[in-house]
Amino acid sequence: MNTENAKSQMRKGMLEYCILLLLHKGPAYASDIIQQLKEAQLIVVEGTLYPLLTRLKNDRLLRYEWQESTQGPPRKYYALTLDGEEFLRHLDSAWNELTNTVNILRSGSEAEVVLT
Amino acid sequence: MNTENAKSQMRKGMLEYCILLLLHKGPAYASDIIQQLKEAQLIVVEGTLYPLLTRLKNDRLLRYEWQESTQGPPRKYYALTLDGEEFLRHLDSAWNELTNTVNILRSGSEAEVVLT
DNA sequence: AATATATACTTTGCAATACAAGGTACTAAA
DNA sequence: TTTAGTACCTTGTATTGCAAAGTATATATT
Repeated sequence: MNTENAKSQMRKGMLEYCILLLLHKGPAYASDIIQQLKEAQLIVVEGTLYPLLTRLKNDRLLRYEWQESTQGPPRKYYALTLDGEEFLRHLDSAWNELTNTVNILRSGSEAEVVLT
Repeated sequence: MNTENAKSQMRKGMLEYCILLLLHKGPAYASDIIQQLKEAQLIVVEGTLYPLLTRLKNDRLLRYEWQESTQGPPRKYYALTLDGEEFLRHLDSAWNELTNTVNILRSGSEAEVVLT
């Protein structure tokens, strides 16, 4: 067991949340997203991102629009739908619960509810 | 896509960390662990826990000792090995990075490094 | 002794998903 | 026409959470 694998496992499921968080701030296309996640210290590759975006689109949490690029082929700009915004709020709750759980286990005693 | 599935995915990978955190405080056997995680608001079932404990043991992060019970069959008490303690510190870092990433994406701008 | 109940540990099969690796398509410059 | 750059997509694999069913041990009841 190596640390990289463990970190990768830890990111599972978080990715979806992070992408919705990111798109909550505004539309973006795949390379945008990868770049912005990298700046937030989350490394994602194309093979991970594209299927995930497609899945979220099929679930009606995201939609996209083609937009011309001044340089290169057109881009798919993804944005949250209303369902996506609502779903994001659920994930916010789930994240809060998870951090709360870890805090309980770390401290060994009391719960600290993090509100943001 | 339902919220339960998303939450389940989010917990993936975190489980390992939570179990190591829990065992860091002292040995426990499976039903113990399930109970303590439930108190920390993390629902885990046997079919998830047993294979995970076995894997962690095979990776030399955990060891166990049989102990008699006053009521029922003997129990496998699991505890962290030295490797397990070291690995836990790596997961602490990974967790800190992840919360940092989410905080960056949530706030939209600045990083807040959480030290515990 | 035989049966029932509670407790604890284990295994099998399935579904979800991160990732590596390779592929397709479009644009513009050499 | 070729090359380089950008963007999007697909296939195959490994990992792992979970439901469900199974095995084993100890104690109480009949």
